[in-house]
Amino acid sequence: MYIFTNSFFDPVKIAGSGQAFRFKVIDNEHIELVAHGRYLQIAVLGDDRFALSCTEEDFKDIWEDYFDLNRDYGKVEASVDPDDRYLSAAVRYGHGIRILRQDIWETVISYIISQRRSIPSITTCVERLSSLRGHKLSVPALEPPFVHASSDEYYSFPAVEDMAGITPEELASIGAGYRGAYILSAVDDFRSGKLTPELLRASDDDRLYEILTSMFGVGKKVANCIMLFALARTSRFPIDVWIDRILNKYYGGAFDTSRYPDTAGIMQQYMFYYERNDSLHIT
DNA sequence: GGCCAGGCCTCGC
DNA sequence: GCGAGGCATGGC
Repeated sequence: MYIFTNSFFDPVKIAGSGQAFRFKVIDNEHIELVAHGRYLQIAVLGDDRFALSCTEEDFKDIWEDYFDLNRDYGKVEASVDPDDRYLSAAVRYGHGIRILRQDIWETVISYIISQRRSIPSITTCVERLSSLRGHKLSVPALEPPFVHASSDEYYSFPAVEDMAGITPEELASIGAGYRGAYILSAVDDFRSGKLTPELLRASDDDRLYEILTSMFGVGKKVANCIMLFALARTSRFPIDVWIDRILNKYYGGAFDTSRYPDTAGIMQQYMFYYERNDSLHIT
């Protein structure tokens, strides 16, 4: 177990923010997830303290970076234009959301799957792919402050090599639909070495965007999501149907990202979360 | 059962 | 360069 304190960390909100598809809220104090080939449970202890079901070594090696814990979100919140009423409300509502630094390959495939589907449906498809081609994970013995894992079987997201030889029939069986061909093409891109996580990581924003959008089945929205949610390119501002609605409702059709040259993507995530979880339910 | 979902590709202009 | 049509399937 590893315990840390942070007043800008809300794992329930992160789980509900739609940027990752393998989080599960067990109850308001316990959140579990699978990432980087591991099962992790988070226990909310109160007073901004959190326990993770991992060693201090894994925290330093994996989770500290994954949860973007070295970024100052207080500074991000303080930079919001006070005259921007909508964004100000969104940031208050979404306080505690952070932009994850997810695995590149997993994010590429997950966001290819995500296009033109609802988040619950994406989750189902990603889970099926993981059970089909991932590896069974060991779940650590969990004692208080943790609770029982909600399932008895967890599978890692399949690595590039795990996807070798995957067939259209398998992709149909997980419900990938017409995105199956896109996944096959992505597997080929990465298996052949044409694309590698290292190449993507080393590319500047413009080059990276160009590489990603040249992939079959990856357009501007998915490319921006990959850049934001896997590569911490926080200037990127993905526009999906939800953000598009927000821009039309509150910003006359377009959001001026130039005010947030380094953090527009974080603002985007606050807006997305606010609109999906609050505004529509009230109106 | 109908409708919409964290879009993208292809085609026609 | 740009708009329209088509697309597999799941969840509500």
